Amino acid sequence: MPRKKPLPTKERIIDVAGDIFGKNGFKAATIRQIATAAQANLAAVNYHFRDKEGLYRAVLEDTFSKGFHRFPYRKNPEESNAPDQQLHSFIRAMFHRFLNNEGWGGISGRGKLIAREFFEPTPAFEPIVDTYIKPHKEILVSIISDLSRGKAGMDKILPCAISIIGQCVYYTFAAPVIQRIAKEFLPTQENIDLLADHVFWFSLGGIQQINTRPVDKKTPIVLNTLQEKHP
Amino acid sequence: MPRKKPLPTKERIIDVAGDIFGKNGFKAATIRQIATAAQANLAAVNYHFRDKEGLYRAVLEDTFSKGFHRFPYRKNPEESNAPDQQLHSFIRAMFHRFLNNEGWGGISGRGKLIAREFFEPTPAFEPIVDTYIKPHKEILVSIISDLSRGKAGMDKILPCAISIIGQCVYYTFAAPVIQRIAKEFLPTQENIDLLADHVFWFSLGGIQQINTRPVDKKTPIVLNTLQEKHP
Amino acid sequence: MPRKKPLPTKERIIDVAGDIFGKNGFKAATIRQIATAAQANLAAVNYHFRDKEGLYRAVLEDTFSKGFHRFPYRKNPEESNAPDQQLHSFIRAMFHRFLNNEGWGGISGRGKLIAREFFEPTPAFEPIVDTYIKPHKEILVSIISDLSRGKAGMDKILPCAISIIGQCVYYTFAAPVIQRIAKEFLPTQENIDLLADHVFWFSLGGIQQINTRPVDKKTPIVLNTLQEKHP
Amino acid sequence: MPRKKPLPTKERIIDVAGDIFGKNGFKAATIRQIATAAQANLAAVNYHFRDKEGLYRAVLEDTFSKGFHRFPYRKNPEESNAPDQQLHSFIRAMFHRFLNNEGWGGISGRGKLIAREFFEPTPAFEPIVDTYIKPHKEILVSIISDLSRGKAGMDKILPCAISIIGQCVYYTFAAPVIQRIAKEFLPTQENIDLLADHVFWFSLGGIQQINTRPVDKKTPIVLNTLQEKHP
DNA sequence: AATGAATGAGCCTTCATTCAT
DNA sequence: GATGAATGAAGGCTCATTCAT
Repeated sequence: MPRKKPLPTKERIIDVAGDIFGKNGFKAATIRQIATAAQANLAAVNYHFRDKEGLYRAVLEDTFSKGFHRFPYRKNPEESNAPDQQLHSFIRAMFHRFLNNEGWGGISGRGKLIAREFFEPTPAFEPIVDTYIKPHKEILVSIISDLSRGKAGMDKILPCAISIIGQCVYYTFAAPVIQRIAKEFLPTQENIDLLADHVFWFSLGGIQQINTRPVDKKTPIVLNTLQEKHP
Repeated sequence: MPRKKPLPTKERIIDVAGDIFGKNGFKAATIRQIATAAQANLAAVNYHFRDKEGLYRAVLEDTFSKGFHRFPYRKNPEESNAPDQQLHSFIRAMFHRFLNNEGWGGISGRGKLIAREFFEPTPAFEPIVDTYIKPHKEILVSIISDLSRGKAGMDKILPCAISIIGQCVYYTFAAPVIQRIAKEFLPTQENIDLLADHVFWFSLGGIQQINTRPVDKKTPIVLNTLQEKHP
Repeated sequence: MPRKKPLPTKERIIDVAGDIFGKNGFKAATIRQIATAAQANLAAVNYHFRDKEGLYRAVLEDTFSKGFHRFPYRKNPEESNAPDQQLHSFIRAMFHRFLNNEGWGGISGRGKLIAREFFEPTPAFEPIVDTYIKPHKEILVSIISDLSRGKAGMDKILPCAISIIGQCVYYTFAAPVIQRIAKEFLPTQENIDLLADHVFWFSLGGIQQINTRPVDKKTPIVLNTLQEKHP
Repeated sequence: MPRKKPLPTKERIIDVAGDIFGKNGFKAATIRQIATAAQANLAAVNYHFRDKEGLYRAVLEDTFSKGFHRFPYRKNPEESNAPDQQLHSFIRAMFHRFLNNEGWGGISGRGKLIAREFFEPTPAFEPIVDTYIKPHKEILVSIISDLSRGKAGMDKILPCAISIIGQCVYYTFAAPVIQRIAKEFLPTQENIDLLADHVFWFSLGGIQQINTRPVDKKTPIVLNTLQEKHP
């Protein structure tokens, strides 16, 4: 049964804009490029989204919305709630959200869009933080807390959370560097689960270490290599 | 005592270009902006560097050169060579390279320059990889190998290296996100060493976990939350 | 008693278009602006008036039609036909037509529409000239002729007519300048009759002077300030 | 002796921009049109004047500056200071400033530029008012005062000044209307002095009338033609 | 070594208009 | 009678680059 009508112009534009904004960044991407790729008129962008920025906002929202909708993390009530299992699920879902490219570009498309927002957010990112990022973080925090049997304070939990997310993000978004120095660990559809496993175990060890390290024991290491050299 | 003479035009341009390319990216940064900030003529950039891209190359080389020169990692012959100490040194040096901003902008200047190259490298990055990144990676690899008493293969060492670098990079470059969700762990001059400590301990635990994990034990966890939803 | 129904779309558009064309001129006014202000669909203008220009034509006709209908000049049969009285009436009616803003914007609405047509007429103005301007001029000519007891030729009458109309027009349309250099004589609802009086007396004196000046007496004044300076 | 080099780009642009802004108004004029006519590159406008608006400002200043410089009004010390002579000079200079088109367009060029500013001033006009218009007005005020032997107050002088300027302005700028209803009085190089003479005599009569009219005598005329008709 | 003037390419946006419904 | 979607044309502006001096 054939598809009756192609996607309407508006959605077609969002679709290709995701890739193009992702690959080139907001500034370098041109709406000409986008309109052409979407087989739409140049002015259609302004008609539907008012602005290049309006389009960008729509793309960003669409990206997160679809990403979290298709790869949600939710405690599975039918299975064991063991926190390590939850952590594993969480990490794996994150990898899949970043890398899976069914229809929308993965690492070389909308993924980079997200990366960019992470380290130089545009105004369009603000609502995304509230709607998607913060709740997501809370889940991770509660998992780590569980893993620590409730004994760890935020001073330990939050850095762990950052370490975990950092690995996921780096694995997926620093692909160009990884390719150059350790190309066998480039995230691909095939090894994505292996990588997620690695991050899971590595982080599990990390969390345990952080929780067992004696609080008062100051690092005794002398770091005289850090004596800054003066020019 | 002679009057310290101002930097010559060429260096002045490199200097401000570092910040501006960093803050805005290659495309969005404009030669006018740079020339104005450097109090140089608009045509001076093309005169000295032939190209906008030529300037960018110069800036990138300058950034890495100065970064590694001022915060080198070198085994300290006067102290214990214990590999955990070395790892600590390595991580700390990395943090300082990224964040220290004496003269060149730290997180909000040349730092972002590096981040960008990590996940969308320009042609100018290629020589940097060979000159700086690869040797740097080798050091880390050898430290991790030592930590594993030589028993770990590259299949374990490399992912660990990536996990470690990922944390460092994320901590420093995802600052905008961290500020929004865990602002007390924003890297600053004051807590930079604490953060480095955290990453050190977390990674130490991670490496140990990876090394002790039974190779054949497949993750038994059922991840049915990953059943992708179809639209 | 039935609810007064709102003006139909077509008239609503003409209404607001008068103001908008007046304030901004034909080119600068946009159909979007007009349609929005009239709470009509963007395409409605083209639907009802075919063209932006078609709408403009309709607006212009409407403006003059309403203006002359509401403030006609007609010899009043019940009163003295003294030509000075007629001149006074004529001038006063003109002021009122230009300035009165019951419903259609006065000086800052359709008034400026007329001003613009005076010094850069559009094709739409041509029929207006025949229908409204020329008959209006004839009335003034006949009044001036009467004031001269029929002794003045067109060579004297027409310039006087222009002088009179010029004053009225200038008073009303050069308001922005008047406000800056003599703001107490800005035409307002309150002093409009005083201004009309002034123009009346000034013009009366002017006409008399023109009629008494010896025809052959050439101005004897030496105007050496007019020796043009060369750059 | 041949002219060595053609006008530099910047001046060429100002030159043609005067005509084009005049003919079409700020909005409708395009910098493409201007650049083409000036045989300059499109970007030259932005280079030299930053903005379309910057160019407009330059044109306006240039217009007034040249106008007043070439046709100054200055009491001629060598001749009689009779105020009526002064008035004549003043009026004639004004006509020439508006109409003379040696090199810069007269009635159909920069003249309309001025007219437009009179009844819908742009921000660029503000400094012009202070620098040129106000001093110019003061001269006229003092002439009228002299004509009244110092007995007239501002309440009489200012309206007279407006009446005089109004005639001059209207004569020159309402040319399109004049052509349609009294084409023999279209201002041209040939009859410009005759028209100035007319305005002079008409205004002289007007001023005298205003000064002799009994202050308390209210106009007795019944203006029942002004009973507004209701729609 | 350095600069002011000028240029050509390209980008975002706006606008009047049309078309299918 | 009226509308939402879409379009082609054109406009202002920015930018990297070049060239004569």
